[in-house]
Amino acid sequence: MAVTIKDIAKKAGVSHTTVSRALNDHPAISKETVGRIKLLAEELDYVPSAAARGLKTNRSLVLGVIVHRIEDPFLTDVLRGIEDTLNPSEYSLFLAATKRDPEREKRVIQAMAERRVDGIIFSSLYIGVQQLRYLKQIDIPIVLINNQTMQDPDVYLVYHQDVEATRQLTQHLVDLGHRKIAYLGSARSGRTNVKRQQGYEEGLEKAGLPLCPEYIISGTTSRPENGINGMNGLLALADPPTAVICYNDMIAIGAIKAITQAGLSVPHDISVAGFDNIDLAQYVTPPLTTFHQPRYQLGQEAAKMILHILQQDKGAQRPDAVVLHGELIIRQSTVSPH
Amino acid sequence: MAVTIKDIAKKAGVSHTTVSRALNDHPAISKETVGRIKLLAEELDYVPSAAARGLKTNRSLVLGVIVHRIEDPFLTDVLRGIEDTLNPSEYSLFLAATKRDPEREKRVIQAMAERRVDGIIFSSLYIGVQQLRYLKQIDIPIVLINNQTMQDPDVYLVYHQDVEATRQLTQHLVDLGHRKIAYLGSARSGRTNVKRQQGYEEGLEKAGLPLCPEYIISGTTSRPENGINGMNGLLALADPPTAVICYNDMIAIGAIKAITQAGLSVPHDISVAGFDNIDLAQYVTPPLTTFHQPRYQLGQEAAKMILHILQQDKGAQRPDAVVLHGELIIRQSTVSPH
DNA sequence: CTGAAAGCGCTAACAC
DNA sequence: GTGTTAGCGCTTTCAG
Repeated sequence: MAVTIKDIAKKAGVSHTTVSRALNDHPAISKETVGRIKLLAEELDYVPSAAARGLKTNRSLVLGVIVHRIEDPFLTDVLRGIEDTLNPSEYSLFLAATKRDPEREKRVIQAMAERRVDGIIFSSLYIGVQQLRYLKQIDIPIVLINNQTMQDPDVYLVYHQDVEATRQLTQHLVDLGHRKIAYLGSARSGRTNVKRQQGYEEGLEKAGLPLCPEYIISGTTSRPENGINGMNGLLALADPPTAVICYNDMIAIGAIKAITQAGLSVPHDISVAGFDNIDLAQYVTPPLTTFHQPRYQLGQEAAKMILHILQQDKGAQRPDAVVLHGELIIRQSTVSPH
Repeated sequence: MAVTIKDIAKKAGVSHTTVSRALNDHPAISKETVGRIKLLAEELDYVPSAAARGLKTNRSLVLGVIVHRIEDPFLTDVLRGIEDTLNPSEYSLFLAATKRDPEREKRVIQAMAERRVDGIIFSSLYIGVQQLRYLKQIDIPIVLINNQTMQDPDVYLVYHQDVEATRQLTQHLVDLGHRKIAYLGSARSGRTNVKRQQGYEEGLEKAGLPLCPEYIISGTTSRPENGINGMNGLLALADPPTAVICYNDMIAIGAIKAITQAGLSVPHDISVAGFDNIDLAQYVTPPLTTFHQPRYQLGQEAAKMILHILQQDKGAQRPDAVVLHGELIIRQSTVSPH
């Protein structure tokens, strides 16, 4: 068994209450006693029990992070932002993935509830309505990352302004002289895909270009295979586009592959733009023009938000949404059409 | 306040003990009572307190996962393997990153200790000796992933057979007809780098090729920049190699970039091989020959191992190491020299 | 400045 | 089958 404050108390010849207070720097304990106790605790390798403390204080000092897929490259940086923000604080981080599996989602939320996490960060496009209701009734702050589905007063939002982003991407291609611009979407990405497509459409409209339904292809997933398939569809058109905006970089990479396999070249024959600016976007050939979503900051802001809420009094006024703006990254995959 | 077993007991007209037993399917409680209690618990939205249970049972049902950098692409899959294995079990997962920062490492381990995690999976090349000693004294199972540094009876190991892997890679290049094969390493990657280089050297030896010190370059990091720098060094040699084996795929991608920038082509002028088979290895141009490290399985095995240990009696005999073997993936970045 | 006592929510002897 | 009692390790009134 681990050493407890009682053990320390015995050795120090004081009550365990005093030990508790000393270790927590209670102002009413003499400097001398505090020093003595702390030294003793150190010597005995005392490690406080979070369980016991939590039971008493009703705070676990744990934050739950629920994601859809751990392998999502987007998530890596979000997670890093969260972890970096939490690490210096006294909070630890529970991680769990739902995989769009309701069974699993339920289990995960149940576990978080049992562990009495002090807050939850949700970075998953999909969240079951009943699960959210269940979560809400626990009465802990919930922050949703890049999920504007919920217009709920009890839920805090941190998200990136996607509409504006694809508008800028479209503008960029228009500025280069492109007139035939396609959009390669991802049907399973829900709201996010809708927003990006919306930005694309707004961009075309703003440039006075017609919206051509043939140029909008929505594959199912957001993986490279989808880019390959979608791009092949576009290449088969009587009048193929000269530029393509993809839902994300993975799809863009697939698109480039398809174009190359068709004996054409990027960007010479067709310009390709991605979205997300994943690590490798700069290393593919040609380096990818894309939109940098501030992933790290998204995680950071979400974590900061929760920490603020937890440190504030319940009633305090808080912004219930943080909107982040990314940055257009122009690389070699987009040039003027010839 | 959340509802407790006492609340349920009151409503049901039984003692709280009976409630506890009923919820845990204690054999001595009548079917009827169990059903009634469970129904009532459901209605009242009862959620057991892991803290209270843990305090009593001395098991937190939490596993700690400590990594070096969350953004390591290798880790993503390891983590997924761990999560997938843990998810169906009753265990939750604490995640923390150390970043090679002793201060942070200490804090992280401290947090894990306070939370009384039931076991720890360490996936970090580096681990401070004192921290490990500290960990060991807590007397919980510790599994190290891809870290053979510790020859310690109290520590369990799960790792990939890297030496054999680079030996195979070298063999592959030799089979293609290469005689001038270089190795682009990463000094900061410690033991792992040593193993991979060792396999390379053994491969050369086995093929009867001389070991040329000029062909072994160790950059500092394992990032693409390092590949660019290292490759530029090799290109500047009077007699540059015709093939390069890189410490990992990221470096290989950098190397390809450097070769391309020098006006040469991969694989026509120089063959390049990576290591790890990261997701994007197949999408870069040209698709990368590499060695697939079973990342997911590494995580899976580590988690399984810990779960087994925890379910076993303390004394039971357990294998203290699991060695996994990967697979050579031949793609277009390696061809015969011309 | 310090101690005694109570209790957080749960499980586990030990009774009956 | 079910209840009584104690206690896990800690914090927190309330006394002194």
